Amino acid sequence: MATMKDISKKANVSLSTVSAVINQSAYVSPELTKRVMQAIEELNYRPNAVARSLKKKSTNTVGVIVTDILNPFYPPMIKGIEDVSFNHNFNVILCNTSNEHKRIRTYLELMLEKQVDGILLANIAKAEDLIEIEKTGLKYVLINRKPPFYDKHFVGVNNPLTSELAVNHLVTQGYKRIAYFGGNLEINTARERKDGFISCMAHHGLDVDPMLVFDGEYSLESGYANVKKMLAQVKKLPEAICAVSDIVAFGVIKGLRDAGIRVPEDIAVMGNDNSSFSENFLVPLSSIDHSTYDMGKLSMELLLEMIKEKNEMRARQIILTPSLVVRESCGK
Amino acid sequence: MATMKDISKKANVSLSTVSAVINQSAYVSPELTKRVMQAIEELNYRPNAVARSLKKKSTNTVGVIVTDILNPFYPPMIKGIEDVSFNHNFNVILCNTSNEHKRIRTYLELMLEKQVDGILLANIAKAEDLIEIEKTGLKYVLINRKPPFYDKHFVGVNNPLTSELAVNHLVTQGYKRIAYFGGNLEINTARERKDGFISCMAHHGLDVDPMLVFDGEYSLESGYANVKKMLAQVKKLPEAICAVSDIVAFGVIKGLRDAGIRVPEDIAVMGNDNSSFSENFLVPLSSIDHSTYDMGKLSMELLLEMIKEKNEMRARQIILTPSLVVRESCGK
DNA sequence: GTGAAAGCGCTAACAC
DNA sequence: GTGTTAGCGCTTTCAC
Repeated sequence: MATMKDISKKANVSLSTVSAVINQSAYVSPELTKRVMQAIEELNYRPNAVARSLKKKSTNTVGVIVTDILNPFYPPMIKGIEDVSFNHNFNVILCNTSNEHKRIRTYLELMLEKQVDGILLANIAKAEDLIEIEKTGLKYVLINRKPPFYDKHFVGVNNPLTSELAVNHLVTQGYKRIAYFGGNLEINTARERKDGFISCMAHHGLDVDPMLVFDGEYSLESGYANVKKMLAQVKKLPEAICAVSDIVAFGVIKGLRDAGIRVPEDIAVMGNDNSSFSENFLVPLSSIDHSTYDMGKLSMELLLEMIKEKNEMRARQIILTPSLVVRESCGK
Repeated sequence: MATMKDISKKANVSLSTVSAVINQSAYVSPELTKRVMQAIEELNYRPNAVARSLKKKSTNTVGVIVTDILNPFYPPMIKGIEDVSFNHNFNVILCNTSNEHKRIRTYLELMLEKQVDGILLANIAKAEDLIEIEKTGLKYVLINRKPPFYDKHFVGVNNPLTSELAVNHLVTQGYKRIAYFGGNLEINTARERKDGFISCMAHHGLDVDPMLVFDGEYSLESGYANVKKMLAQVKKLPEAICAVSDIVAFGVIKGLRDAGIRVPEDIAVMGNDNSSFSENFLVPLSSIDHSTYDMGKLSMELLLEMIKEKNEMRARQIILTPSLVVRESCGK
């Protein structure tokens, strides 16, 4: 691989002249510029980003930490991140913890050693994780979930509003007796969506039967298991089920089907987060879109801004507005 | 950030001693080792991978180029790649071309500048792309698709066999009049699968009606459009449709449904590649699994081997054996 | 405007 | 065994 030194020799100019034409950081006479360009061409020179990074103390690289790339929630987000990275000549180091929580620490170490300019972290909700992140001293922005009392850089969706949109749709469709299948209340999104559900029901003057609200996990299995539970406990089925996320709705629908209950004819099911699977799910799922691509895009743009700004930036929280996507799972 | 120099001062030893204990590259007395370790601890020292890379001319980083991370084909592959990277202290730079073919050139440049130790490229089938890749001089392995006459490092699936498994299943189910909905014949996988289909049909002594074989693209739209075409042209419908890929099968099923034709009651539909969407598709799709995770895993392992080996390695082509996954779309 | 030289943080000879 | 030193390829003062 040719180096700048080779170029300077070949073009018969000094190193700094070569640097100046490559980085356009100073005026160089057309004559010399031409000679340098030619040498670069002839020797097929490429700048060595590693050497440059060492000198400049910046790598034009960011780390992206996600919990499970198999989760359809992530690809659009990653695409958003990658698209803006590409446009700014940044690269993305992908860190997939595969749901092995300990991996996160190792990744943070690696990112530190690799001198990334910043990191993006999706779905970090534990206070202890935040502490680790803060310890690195790296610039970072959290995406989607956040730990309690977190008030720094963040991009997420208006969670209470997602539930509101869901309930409104259900109510518009004429359903009154509505069940709620929630997530793990240690996670802010699950809390906020549940609260949103309850207060929106109240707003419509609708009762929420405590026998019809379930907490759980963000998983198909959780939705499935809670359906079984409901079927066993409740004599009078609800008219509709509002799920905390699409994947939970998937479990709900599968559980219902296995029990011979039709969706939407017997019970309507509403998702939340509009995953890419939903359009063509067993029964096409009505859901709430979270603009996950934009979440990725905006978080990367924010991080880029923070990187450019050498001083600490005033914390910014970007909350996206969700929107309703009507398909078939709620009837009509 | 503390540097080795800081450590050497604090511990009152020389730089090389510090280096020796960090890299365990030479014997250091317990006494000094302890002092160094302590200094590292106290100063919260982390090695600077950029500086190390500059010196060692290796970055422990690989680039992964894919065409569209939204395509459900990729996440398992990427996960496989990432898992073995993680276990070998390598990082993955994710390059998503978003189907903008020109991006690939830019990414190759970037990978070169960033001095990655190697690259993994999925679904490269054009000879011109291969030329660009070769020009970089980087170590690389191709995944899944390959250009004509390519005989270097490669990991893929036994494509003719995927069709064979599909046809065998269909025949076992009692279907005789079988249509084929293929892909773009410029791509080796589409060619090989089509050939596999035809020869397996022959092997069963079954006619393939030329009116019932369609070429197309690897897309839902293509499957959908070809169904319309078939419906318009053919008086007697086939008993089963064998699709070149799951996504094409999706289009086929949607087209059939829109025409009021039931799957599998009226026509059976067979997929190929077992994407993560298939299990819960409108009608759960029988398909052929390609072990995409293993494709990622093995390609990264191969690349790692190539990186370790300084000499050119004898080219290796790893061809995975597909397997049948029976769900509901082919009846019974 | 151009060039010489110092140094980013690390590794690896090579002395001692 | 331990320390000194010369770079890796680049950027960036600072003279001229």
